[in-house]
Amino acid sequence: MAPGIRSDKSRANIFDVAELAGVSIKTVSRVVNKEPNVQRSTREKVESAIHALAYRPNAAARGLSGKRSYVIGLVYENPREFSYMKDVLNGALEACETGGYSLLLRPLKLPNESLADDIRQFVLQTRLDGMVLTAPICDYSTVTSLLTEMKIPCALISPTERREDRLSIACNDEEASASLTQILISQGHKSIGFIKGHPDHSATNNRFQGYCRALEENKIRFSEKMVRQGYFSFESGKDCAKNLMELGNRPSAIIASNDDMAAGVIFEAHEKGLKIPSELSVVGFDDTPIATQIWPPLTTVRQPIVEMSRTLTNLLIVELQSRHRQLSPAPFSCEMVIRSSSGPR
Amino acid sequence: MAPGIRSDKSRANIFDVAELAGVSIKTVSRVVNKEPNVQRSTREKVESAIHALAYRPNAAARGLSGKRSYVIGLVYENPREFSYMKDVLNGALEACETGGYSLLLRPLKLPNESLADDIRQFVLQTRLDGMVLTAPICDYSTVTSLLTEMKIPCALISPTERREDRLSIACNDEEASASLTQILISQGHKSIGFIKGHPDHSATNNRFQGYCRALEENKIRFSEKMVRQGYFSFESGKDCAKNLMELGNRPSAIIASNDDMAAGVIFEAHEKGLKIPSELSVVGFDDTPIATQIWPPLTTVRQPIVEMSRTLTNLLIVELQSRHRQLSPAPFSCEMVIRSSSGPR
DNA sequence: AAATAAATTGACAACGCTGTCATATTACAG
DNA sequence: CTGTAATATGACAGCGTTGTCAATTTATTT
Repeated sequence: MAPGIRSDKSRANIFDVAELAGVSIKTVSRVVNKEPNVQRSTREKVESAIHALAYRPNAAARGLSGKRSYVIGLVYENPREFSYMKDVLNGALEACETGGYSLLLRPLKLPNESLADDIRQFVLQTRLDGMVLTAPICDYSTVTSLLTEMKIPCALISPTERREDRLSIACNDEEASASLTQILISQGHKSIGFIKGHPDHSATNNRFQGYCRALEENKIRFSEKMVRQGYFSFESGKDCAKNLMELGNRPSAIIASNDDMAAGVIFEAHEKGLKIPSELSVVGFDDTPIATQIWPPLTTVRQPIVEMSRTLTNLLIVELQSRHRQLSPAPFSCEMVIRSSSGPR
Repeated sequence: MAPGIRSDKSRANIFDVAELAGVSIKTVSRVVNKEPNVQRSTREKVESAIHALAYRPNAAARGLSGKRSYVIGLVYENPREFSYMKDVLNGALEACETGGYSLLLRPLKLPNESLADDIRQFVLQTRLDGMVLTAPICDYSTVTSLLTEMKIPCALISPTERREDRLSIACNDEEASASLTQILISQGHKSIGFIKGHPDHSATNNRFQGYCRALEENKIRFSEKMVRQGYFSFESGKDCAKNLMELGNRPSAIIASNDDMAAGVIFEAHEKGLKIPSELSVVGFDDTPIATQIWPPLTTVRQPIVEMSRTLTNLLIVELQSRHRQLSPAPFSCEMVIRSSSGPR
């Protein structure tokens, strides 16, 4: 009657497998954990017993017995627009699935003065084996040094600086930004506005640097007036656009540091009755769903986020299992996605 | 050197607490689990010891020893547009956080012929205590009956039919849809197109029924020609809109069963050069971020999804802990959000 | 062929908690 | 007061794994 009472023997355990295979439970454990020093014939016997009984190790028992919990944490600042996080999440989930780990989520609100405590709680509560941190939290040294101190290996997605002693992943933001700027310049734009992202994110500076470099390479004078500080939100993009439009010499193109802000720029252009792209070119970053759902569809830059997240989480799992530090992969390449929000001047 | 080796005594266990409080570990266990039959004075001693040592029970040990794992699963069809799921996720996470449970995610691809097996694996693998199912998976009887058979209490978000013997939550979709339709009718629209959602979702039929009812109440003849089958995706909205526009007697307003499709309609209207709302009114459902990020901003209906999800998950947790069936709450009310994509004919 | 090293396997004790059952204490009725 | 029921607490045995260490078998060297 009462819910939640599991029927007794719904599932095979290690004893059943050992019995069927005619070996000790320890040997089964060795096979399950891919430990060395098991004879091929034994391994095969055990594997077929595992298969026959559809045996899956009990996570609680493993966690209790060994030092590992087979749980990884994913910490992020809970965003209004989830499309970036969705990709991060999917990549991490895929890697966990493959590697036999569970993923626990921890959305946070920032700013947050009890951040380190929250994270300590999170780690202790579930005995996390490792942690994936997204920007900008991966740059908070209170957090990273806490994790180092607690000996929790962590993996950082797009940190500001790459360090040998921590797993991290990034993409060539600066180069992508320079390419994007170059495209606009090649189309005849000379007066190009730039809307920065949230100052705590590494991508913000990288993308800005790429813009500056492209201007320089094309001998276009950089003007502070063409730059606005946004915060990655639609609203901030709209506000910055409004502000840029009011310039006497208004830009013929605007680069927003992400798609949400670019959508804000386009929204503002619609309000002002400006035609896109003939009167104003707009480009963004990230190729989130919104890029194809607004009109006109957005020229932007696609980062392989799912793949980056999967790769990074995978490396973290390898590091956890091998207990040997892994090397961080080289920056991933971005891809230009040219759509109709940008065009010749 | 090697990562992942936790320093030995980083954390107090139940013995430490028992020792400090001068009681047996069993008594500590009773206090932690809020069991009855502990003297007030004893309880207080134990509680202060718990506090002093910052003791948190070890989830693995609990799971191994007791029948509960303190883990809830959340199963969903992995959507392209995550904003709805983000709210579901946040609500469920909040409830889990409060109730001391962990939430494990299981995104699925549909259609999927190994669905039941996947879910069985998911349950067995982690010894789930309970499960939250979102539409349309919550309507698949292969899944729900499997869970019943496995004695895993489940909680359904927006199922087609409400059943006494399962926790579920819904909102008054039909009524909201009727109100929305009424608003358009009151503004003079007589020829109103309707784009249905994915046929497997309960919301699809409810919203359609509301539309029909409002027409009827206003003595407007229902025409099959004004109805198109969409699938909740931006693309499908665009396609249906294109199709509706080609009618000789094209509608002056279009109701899309969600915001993504409404965005598709607006996109298509832009392509065709139709002015919104003067030449075409467009309304959606859900009030997702896209509603305010396209131009013009979308008239839509807001469901309190975070709250619904939190409430439902909370009830599931109460049910798991008390082992007594809980009553499902009454349908939640939706809220009309009037923006500028709709207006008088 | 003996000696030594390496590979393979198993016995058994944790891991930290909860369930069961026994015991001690207190409350209450007769 | 005594007997009985209710309340409060503890002792102890698992739960299903992995870690440790010892035992056995096999390969390699001398």
